[in-house]
Amino acid sequence: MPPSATTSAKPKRKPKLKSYHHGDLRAALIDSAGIELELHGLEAFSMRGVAKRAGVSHAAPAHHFEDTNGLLTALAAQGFKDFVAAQIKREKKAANDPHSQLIASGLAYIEFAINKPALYRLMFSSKRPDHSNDELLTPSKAAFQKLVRQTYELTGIDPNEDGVAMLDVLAIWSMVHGLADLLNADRLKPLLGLSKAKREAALVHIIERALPDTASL
Amino acid sequence: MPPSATTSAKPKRKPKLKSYHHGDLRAALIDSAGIELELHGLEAFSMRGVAKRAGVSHAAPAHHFEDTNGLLTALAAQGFKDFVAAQIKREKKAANDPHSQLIASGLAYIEFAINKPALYRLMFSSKRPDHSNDELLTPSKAAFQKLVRQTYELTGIDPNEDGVAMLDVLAIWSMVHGLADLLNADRLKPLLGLSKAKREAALVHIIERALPDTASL
DNA sequence: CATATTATGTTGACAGTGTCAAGTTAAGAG
DNA sequence: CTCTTAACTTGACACTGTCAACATAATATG
Repeated sequence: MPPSATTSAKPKRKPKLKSYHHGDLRAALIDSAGIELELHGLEAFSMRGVAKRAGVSHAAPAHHFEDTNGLLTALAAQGFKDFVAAQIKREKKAANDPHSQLIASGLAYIEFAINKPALYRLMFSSKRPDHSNDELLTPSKAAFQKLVRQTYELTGIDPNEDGVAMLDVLAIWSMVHGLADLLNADRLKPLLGLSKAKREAALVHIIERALPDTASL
Repeated sequence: MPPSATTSAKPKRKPKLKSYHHGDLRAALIDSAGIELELHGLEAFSMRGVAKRAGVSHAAPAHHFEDTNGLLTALAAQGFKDFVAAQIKREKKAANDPHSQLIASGLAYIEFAINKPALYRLMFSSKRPDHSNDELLTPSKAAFQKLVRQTYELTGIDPNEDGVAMLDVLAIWSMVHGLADLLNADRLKPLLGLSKAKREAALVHIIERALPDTASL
């Protein structure tokens, strides 16, 4: 099953055969919004376009989302769940030591920024989603706490308890995020020219600079 | 003189006293656009709002900019000039060794992202400006080459000639940009709580992780 | 200086947007 | 089976960017 399957557990939406009520329009709108977003970009995103794609009238979404930004909030929330899922998927392919797991997590972060550029921008660089909304805040905090946990496993110090250890977290996050963001914005020409394998090899070297010194362990 | 003085050298624009022709509307529009941008944010930016602020009709700007994104392109270009100016200003207050100069440059980068949040986002995270336009490309490339030069001075190897040395540049840029971007997005709560002095002390430690090993020098 | 040209401004129109109000349909409660 | 209400449609409004048509004044030209 693809990660973005917003489909609810109850199979209520087979009857696509023209009925006044949709069945699960909310999920269908989020799906359509994801397609519209990657297709036309964040700047050209429109609620009416999403409604048209979902095959409903322009005002139908109002019954499921407060406004356009409300839909984008839900979409970003789903994005963070997919984001963490992609990280976990990539970690499984890596060696099982904390260092390798952290690197895998970082590479997945960067891969996400490249593969889903518009969604990434919505999640990390847009003010349109309501980042204080619980529906979004929960999965985004979960993504951050995942990094905290992985750093903890690497250093043996809990960053949530130790301010200096938290600086390790911020350093790793900033480095990975910086790489992801600049690649997303097409600004790292020297790296984008390389093959994926060579690019990731270079990325690993750079990310490792941000990792705390574990020689003493 | 404040950095953002878009005023042309020739003092053509004193006659604000209601004349059909403005004198230097192009510069006035860029100034107004900068104010509108920081006031209402990038998402709510509107050409008509800028025109109203400049005291002209809604269609007047069309004679000076191809479209709204054209105005944003010019604004971003001016932003990059101010950006480099802010870096230079901060470097002058720092010690004159390559390491200190690079740190000062990085802290100015981060300060800019915090002090001019909307302009920063326009320059680094928006697709509305035409980043391939020469008017914008020239100052943005200049900002990058400044970093290249400063890294060169630190390591003694020209990154434009040596691929490995270029990785140093990318690492430093990514780390500083990551910090700036996350602070801009209000995502580094542990750092934003601190006083400016304490915050910058922590930032220096983090940035230094990205710097190449110069112990061998 | 007088006139023609052109740059720079205005107004009005159009399609597209988000959002609201009012009406329609059908699902589910009683 | 009827009634309430959630889900959807249509139509309207204010706002946006952009275009076309027109007005004005700065400047080039005879």
